[in-house]
Formats: sequence, C-alpha cells, structure tokens
Amino acid sequence: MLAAWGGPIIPRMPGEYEQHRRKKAEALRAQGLDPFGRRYPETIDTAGARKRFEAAGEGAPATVAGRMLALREFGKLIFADLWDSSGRIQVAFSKKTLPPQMWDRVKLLDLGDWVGVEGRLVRTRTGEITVDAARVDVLAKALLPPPEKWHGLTDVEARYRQRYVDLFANPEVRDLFLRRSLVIDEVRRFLRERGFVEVETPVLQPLYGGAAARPFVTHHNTLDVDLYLRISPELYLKRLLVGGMERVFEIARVFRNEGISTRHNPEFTLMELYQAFADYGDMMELVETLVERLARTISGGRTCLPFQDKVLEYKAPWRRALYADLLAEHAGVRLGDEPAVRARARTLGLEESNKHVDVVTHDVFEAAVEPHIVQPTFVMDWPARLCPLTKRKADNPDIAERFEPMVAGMEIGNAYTELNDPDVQAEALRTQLAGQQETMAVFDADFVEALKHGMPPAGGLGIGIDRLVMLLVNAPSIRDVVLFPALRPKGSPGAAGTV
RNA sequence: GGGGGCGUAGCUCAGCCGGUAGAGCAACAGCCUUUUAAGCUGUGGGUCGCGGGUUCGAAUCCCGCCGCCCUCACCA
Repeated sequence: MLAAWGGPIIPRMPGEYEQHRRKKAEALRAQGLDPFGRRYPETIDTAGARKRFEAAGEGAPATVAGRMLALREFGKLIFADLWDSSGRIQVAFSKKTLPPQMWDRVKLLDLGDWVGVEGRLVRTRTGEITVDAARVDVLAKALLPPPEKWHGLTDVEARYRQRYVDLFANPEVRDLFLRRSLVIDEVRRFLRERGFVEVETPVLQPLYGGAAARPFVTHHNTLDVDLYLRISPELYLKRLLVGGMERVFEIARVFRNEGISTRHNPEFTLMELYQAFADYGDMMELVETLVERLARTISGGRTCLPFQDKVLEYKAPWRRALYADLLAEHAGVRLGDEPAVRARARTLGLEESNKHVDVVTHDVFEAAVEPHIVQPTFVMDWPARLCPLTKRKADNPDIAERFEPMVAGMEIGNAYTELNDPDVQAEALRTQLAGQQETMAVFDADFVEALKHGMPPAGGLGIGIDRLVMLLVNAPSIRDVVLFPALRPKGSPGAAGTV
C-alpha cells in the first residue's frame, strides 16, 4: 500500500484507547456481529429524517446511518449524535424500550463508530427531533478516538497529514471541499453550455512546455526514455485546434518542481481552454462571466464576497487596465524606457544586470504594481518578450495580446490571442531558448510542425482553479483548498502507510 | 535557501525566572430516563519532537537535527 502525503505519524503499539475499543469489537464478535459491517439499507439521510418528521409527525419510522460523534448518558437513557453527509440527528437509546440484547450492544459503542439505527422519529422534551432507536448495528468500529468535540482538530500539520480526521472533526472543512467541487462542476457546466468539449491530454510528456517552470522528471522503463510530468497542457490542446476541435478544455493537474508556499503547491489544477476564431477580448468576456457565475453559485447568488481583510466585487464587467498604464501609475516608469526600468528595479532591490529588459520590467511590475490590484482586473497588453506563445498586436510587435486576470494581488490565470504563425512561433521559441537560463520550454519541433498544418486563430485561457477557489471560499492558504497538500514525509522511511 | 515562530496526555491547552508534569474534553469504574460542550464521585494515562551539552538536578537554559506555520526569494 502506498503512503499518502505524510501518512500516520508514527506506527506505535496499540494505546489505551485502541485496546479498549478492540475489546469492544471482540465483544461484538462474541455476539455474532461483525464490528466492520456490510451493506446497510438506510432508508433516509439525517436531513431527510428531519423533513419526514415535519411532514409525517411523531412516530414516523426512519432508518439512518452515520458516524457517532457525541454521547450523553443518563443511566438508562442515552442520547447520541449521528452525523452523515447531510447533517446531524440525535438518536435516543432507552433501556425501557430497547430489547435487552440491543441495550447491551449500545454499551459497546464508542465515539467515532459508524452505526446504523432503526427507529421512530420523535421530539424530545427539549424539542429536538430524535430517532428513538429500536435497533442499532455497528457498521464500522473506530479503533481510534476522534478529536475533542469542542475544538476539533486544530493542529495545522495534523489537519493536513490526517485530512480524513480533519474532514469529520471539522464540518466547515468538509463544507469547503464540497464548495470546491461545486466550483469545478459549474466550470464544466458553463463551458459545455458554450460548446466546449472536455478532453484529456498527456500528463507524461517527452518534452515539457507551455509555461516557464521546472518540471518533475520520471522514467518509462519499456521505452527507456525520460518523461516529464506536464507543467501545462497548452501545446497539446493547441494541436487539437489544428485537428479541428474548435472549442476544447481540460481540467488538468499540472506539476511544477518549484517552491511551496501559501499560494503554491507542487501539483495544482489548471483549467485551460482554447476557442477557435476568438481572441483575448473574448477570453476576458468569458472569464468575467464565468467567475461572476461561480461567485453566485457558491454564495447563494451574491457577487460580492469577502476575502481576508477585503471585500471583492466579481460582477462583470471587470476593470480592463493596460500593463503600461499600471506600470506608469504604480511604478512610475514608462514601458520601454529601459534605463528608467532598470533604475526602478534597483531601488526596489531587484537583480537586473543579467536580465532582458522585459524580464526586469515584469519584476518591477510584480513588486510595485500587483499588490495594488485588489478588485478583479484584467491586466492586458504585455511586453512581447514575456509571451513567446502569444500573437503580437497588429500595430506594435513589442506588445503581445495577453492578459492576466488579477484579484487581491494574485494572478488567477493567464490568457492570450494564440500565436498561429509557425515561423513566428519557431523564432519566438528559439529566441527564448537563446536568452536566459530560465526558458519557457524546450524546443518542440512537432508543435511547430502542427502549426504548419494550420491552427485557426484562437483565444486561449488558463485559470488556476486552486487560487480561484481560495478567493471564492476565503481561504488564506492553497493548502486549505487542496485535500492532501504536499508535505515532507514524516517518520522513518517506509514506515508511513503500512499497518 | 534566508529571517521569525511553534512542537507537553488521544484532542485542545497551561506549566518555561531550573527542583521529580497539570487542566478540560476523551478513556476506565460507578450514580443518573430528556440531554445536546449534560451533571456528580473516583481511577488510570506522558521518551514534555529527536540527539547532545551545562547543572547535584532540565519540559524549562545552550547547541545540533527533524517537522510544521508565517515571511522573503522563484512560480500560477
């Protein structure tokens, strides 16, 4: 069995808790019951049970299943809280009404156990809708105790390493990941409505490209070749445009072998799409329409959502701002004024001596401009040298038809009018390669050959789904929106993940 | 990789001017038929992240290491 990220922290001898619980499991076996049960014909979820009570009233039958996360004992009467994916319901076990054998079984239950309960819906003296149990079955015995009921699991490292505990101990965490799922569902629905087709392209690539990033390298034994985990699906999706698939998208897990931070996970989800006969202006319309809709979807119709200490308005249309204007406004330098740009870089403490002026310009942009962009903004018309896959402005070859949607100082995507001239493309890639050590890609001759077969003019877009979800659910760290974020494995090698 | 912070019972946390380790929840043994952070009585539970040093004595002071968080640098 493979280790998950982290895995159990240290394999240890069964402690006090596990021993007690194993004894109870044995006691269940002695009654002929399997403490790790099978299929259970629940009739209704806990939310449905509440509704049924409202509709059918006192005494309506209900069979529910869930995890028991609270017990309140009164000698001959025991209340338990049963949680399932729809919510929580109280269960009452009464010695007076339960068969003696069932009552004995109740005594073998522990917090964290998965149980099924059959009974009738009643309202208690305090008004709580409750399943008055006639029968209980253990569906899975928990051999380890759940975290404390009031504070839950708060230790950040434990929450990431043992997300399975985090998810049931902290309901808001599960809710957050459900909202992430909603966002992705809605992205798919939106794109399908617009005629996009979802495709899958190689994760293992003989050449990597489509972004500026260091790749992970792996090896295929039979072919005896090194392969790269993709840093972007871009070059394959454009090949599909050549092939005549006019509107395609992929929700692609991509891998970048770089630093880890609150905004960077080594693997993340990148939605890329390409639309034939469109340009970056169409992509702006698409982004603002999509994101406004996503905001509404997860917030019950609102377009104005909080993020950290800010409030963000996602309603379309978004602000459109020229890269050059923003640079002048916030950095005080004119785009193309090389001495001024280099001087500004030095005052910002940035290294500039061995870099192309466009690269320095962008360093200045990131340091001086990006923090000031709070409300959703399209930063458009970039220095061409930064954009080797982008078509230049018709009237200015130094400027590329590219934009980044920025929110709260964060780049949430990247889009442009796609470069479809194979000769210009080949030249741009070669220039890029000849330039800095930090290259966009290795030269992909097959990609250029594909362009020679004719790629329709197109707009292309990439959206960082994780960062978008961070914004929409107000999460301060990308680790909060990735179920199993990358962590350094803990414990002795090979110890994690095995029993 | 640089800087700052953190690591004590299953969980949440005290203790940290050195003097043999504590609380709440959880567990265990009891009492309790209307609670919902139930209550009451009693009991058990710790390699104080790991290793070294200083000291008569270290959870506490010093050094190294491991892990996590924040931050800066590279990136989306």
